[in-house]
Amino acid sequence: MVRPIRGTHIDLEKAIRQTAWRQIAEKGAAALSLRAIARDLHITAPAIYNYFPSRDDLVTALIVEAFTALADAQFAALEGVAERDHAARLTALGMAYRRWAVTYPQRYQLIFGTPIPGYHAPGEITAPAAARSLTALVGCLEAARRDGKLNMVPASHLAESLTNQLVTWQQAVAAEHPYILYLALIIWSRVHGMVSLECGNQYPSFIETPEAVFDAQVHSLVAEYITA
Amino acid sequence: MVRPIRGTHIDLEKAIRQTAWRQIAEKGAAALSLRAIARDLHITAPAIYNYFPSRDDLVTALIVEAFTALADAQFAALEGVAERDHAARLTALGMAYRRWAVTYPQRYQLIFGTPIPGYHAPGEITAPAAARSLTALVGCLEAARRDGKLNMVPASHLAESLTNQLVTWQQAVAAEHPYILYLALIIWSRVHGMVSLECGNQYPSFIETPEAVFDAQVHSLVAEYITA
DNA sequence: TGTACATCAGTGAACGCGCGTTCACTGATGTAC
DNA sequence: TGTACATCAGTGAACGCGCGTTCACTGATGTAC
Repeated sequence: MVRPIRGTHIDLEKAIRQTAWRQIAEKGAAALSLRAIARDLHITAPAIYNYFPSRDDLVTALIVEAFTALADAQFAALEGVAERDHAARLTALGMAYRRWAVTYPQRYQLIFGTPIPGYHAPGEITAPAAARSLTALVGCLEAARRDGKLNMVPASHLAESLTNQLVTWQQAVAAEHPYILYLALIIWSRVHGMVSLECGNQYPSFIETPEAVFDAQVHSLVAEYITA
Repeated sequence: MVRPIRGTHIDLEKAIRQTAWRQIAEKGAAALSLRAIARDLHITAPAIYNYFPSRDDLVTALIVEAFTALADAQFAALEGVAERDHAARLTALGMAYRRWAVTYPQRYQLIFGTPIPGYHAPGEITAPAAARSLTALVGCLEAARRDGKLNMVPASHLAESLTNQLVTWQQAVAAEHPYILYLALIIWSRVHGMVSLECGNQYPSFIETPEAVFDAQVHSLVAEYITA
């Protein structure tokens, strides 16, 4: 259908990814199919092999793209927020996280939901992208701690084995403080819990505005960990 | 292969479900296939239609079964725990929830993860089963409140719109107190956040024992909401 | 400027596969006489 | 007790479908003379 034009290469590669996202949004990530993408683009399926060696490589590219977009949204959320207002920054991160997820629920489920059958992500490619999506949060917590505004978790709550793990890892990466990583994980987990329930339409029916629940919880979370 | 024997009906229906669970455990819920089940059972695929009118009906039965098993695990966790020891009861519920999920991660993802492509759950069948999986938690919170041991969330944290929703729903179902339902949702959300990250292998690599993180968070959660 | 040529993105046919579902059937079973 | 019969769980062939992937090809493009 579309006659080849020199220099189109890049554009069609982009079009393939865009169409893949549209189909993921409509049918879910597990239903992603090269032939369906080709159909939408009015090209034949083998043409896609000029851009992605296999279906799995396309999926990997999409996963990296999604992680990158989420990370970008996190960093963008901090723009314009006062550097020292750690409560506002943490709140902004939480809101931006949910905003991104509910805007692109299928992208969120692609990276954090049930894996696609038969697909195994190459960790060496996806892991760095995944890690970057949490660096904004870690940076925010580190800044708060430097300002003495971070409430540290009482060590009594933590099992000794966990504390040991954290200390070991802190030494390995020369992190500022072991609890920063632990806190980031805890906060991410709480945010993820609400967001994944909302994206999966798992909220009980009596909650009409999941956003209100989320906002309330983020406020309570920020109040718990950031000193006013 | 298997010659029909009168009275086998019930057994094969059970065998189909069991085989389905085994395959879900091995390949994931999205890869569930009637033909693969038949192959495993050494029967032909159309034989399954004597027990389930279609693939979707089988999936629905599995979802209900999973919710029921989770609910049963919740109630079983309370057995032997002192009725008035609300902190211990809440802790037991949290531990049992995670235990069930990590024991049957694919079942957990079937009911709380990304929906199967092309499958739409009939809410009138799955919703009651889903609701029952949370009733143990609600009962536990109500008992604590009756004993005056439940820390109520300061209303200042809650947006007015959310409070209105809760009050409306409380009147509709004659719940003891609107915040009970809200608290149950919040607690569930926090537990689900950690459990779904663990089941999806999403924990960062520096956490070697997700159980330790979970236990610490459950303790902190119980301490937050239950008065000693 | 005109022509011959190499490039290479996209084509179309074909491969083998697994899927859900339908249909007429078969043959062991339990039952009624 | 023996025989004819109705039941119905499971069979096997077939349907139409979509999938990922391969392969030899084509034909517009840009380039070199």
